[in-house]
Amino acid sequence: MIVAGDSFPVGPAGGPDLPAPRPADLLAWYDAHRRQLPWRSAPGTVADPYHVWLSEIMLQQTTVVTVGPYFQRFLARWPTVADLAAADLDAVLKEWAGLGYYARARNLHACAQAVVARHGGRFPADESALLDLPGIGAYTAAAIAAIAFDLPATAMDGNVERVLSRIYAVTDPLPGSKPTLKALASALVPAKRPGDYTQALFDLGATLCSPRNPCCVLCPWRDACRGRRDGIADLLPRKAEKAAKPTRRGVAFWLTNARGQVLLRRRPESGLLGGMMEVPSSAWEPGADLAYTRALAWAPAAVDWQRLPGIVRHTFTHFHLELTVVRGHLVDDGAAVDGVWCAPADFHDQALPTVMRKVVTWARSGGKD
DNA sequence: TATCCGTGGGA
DNA sequence: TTCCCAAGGAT
Repeated sequence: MIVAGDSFPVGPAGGPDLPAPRPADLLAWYDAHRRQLPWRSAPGTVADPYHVWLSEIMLQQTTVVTVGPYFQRFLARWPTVADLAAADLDAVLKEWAGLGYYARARNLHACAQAVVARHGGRFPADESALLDLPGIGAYTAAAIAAIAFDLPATAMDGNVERVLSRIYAVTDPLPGSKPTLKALASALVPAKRPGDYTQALFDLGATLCSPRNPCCVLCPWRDACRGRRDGIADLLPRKAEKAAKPTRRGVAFWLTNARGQVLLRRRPESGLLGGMMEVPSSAWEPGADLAYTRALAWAPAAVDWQRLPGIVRHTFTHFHLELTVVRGHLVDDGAAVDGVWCAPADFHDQALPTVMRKVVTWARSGGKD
């Protein structure tokens, strides 16, 4: 048993000694307040590993509310992992469009194929075997092992890190405190109902032990919480400072042909928005605006480009993007261009990420809000 | 270890 | 407006 104040960097023992948090108390709270989510099975039953895996991939850095409709659509279209493995990658990317972190979609498809090829279409009930699959890291392997197979794995996600850092008043900032939190979390995983216990931690972090304004008075672990005792629960976990986001700028080329179609292009398989479709654009460079003559060198065709007023803004994880949109028309649509012609009415069926949907909206409006 | 990789909602 | 954050993984 690991004890707060022993060998871990924890807050000051500024009060009465507290009892250890008891998994049974958390499980009792879970049984009374369990959230019904689309990927969860009925109480007392173990969920379908395919459903668990699909939901866990979608839920990486993504909210429950956002994932819900995507999860339902994927399951309706591909009811089994074998169905998903047999799908075209582009169909998967189209269904994933708008959800972000598009490498997840490529790895999802690769993982489905690996499950079929290596494991006969059944997810392995083994944490290390799960870890070997594409798109499954330490967290997801443990989460699947616990939730789908009821194994005593330690799934460390943002919720668990927050709950544990408060319970034990871990004041060292993330990510440096991750090993400490992992050790504390592992020591708590119960032999009985580890899957429900894991989901209970998620629910606790999502509802009561939330990032802001935690509701400590309703918490099943309130009497064991060092962070609450020390009055610092809402300040934890501490996090290392993040770098400021730079701004990058570029030009997007809205090219139409005589049939009213628009030129789209597939982005490279790796990197930002990998494998997704785009309105052809220049490089996105930091600093000052790309000189217009330089931007024209990126144009997909030599036509008379007209700059639209205003600008399309979008923020990614690590930079702001400002895109100038220019429009051009290709009279000779027999000319060779790099990309595919697509009617605007068919855009909904394209693997267009959100930033490109913004460009589409802006170009079609002529640069008006 | 640090960086790259999306998006939408809330404070 | 700006910042933060959400069931992280790959390199």
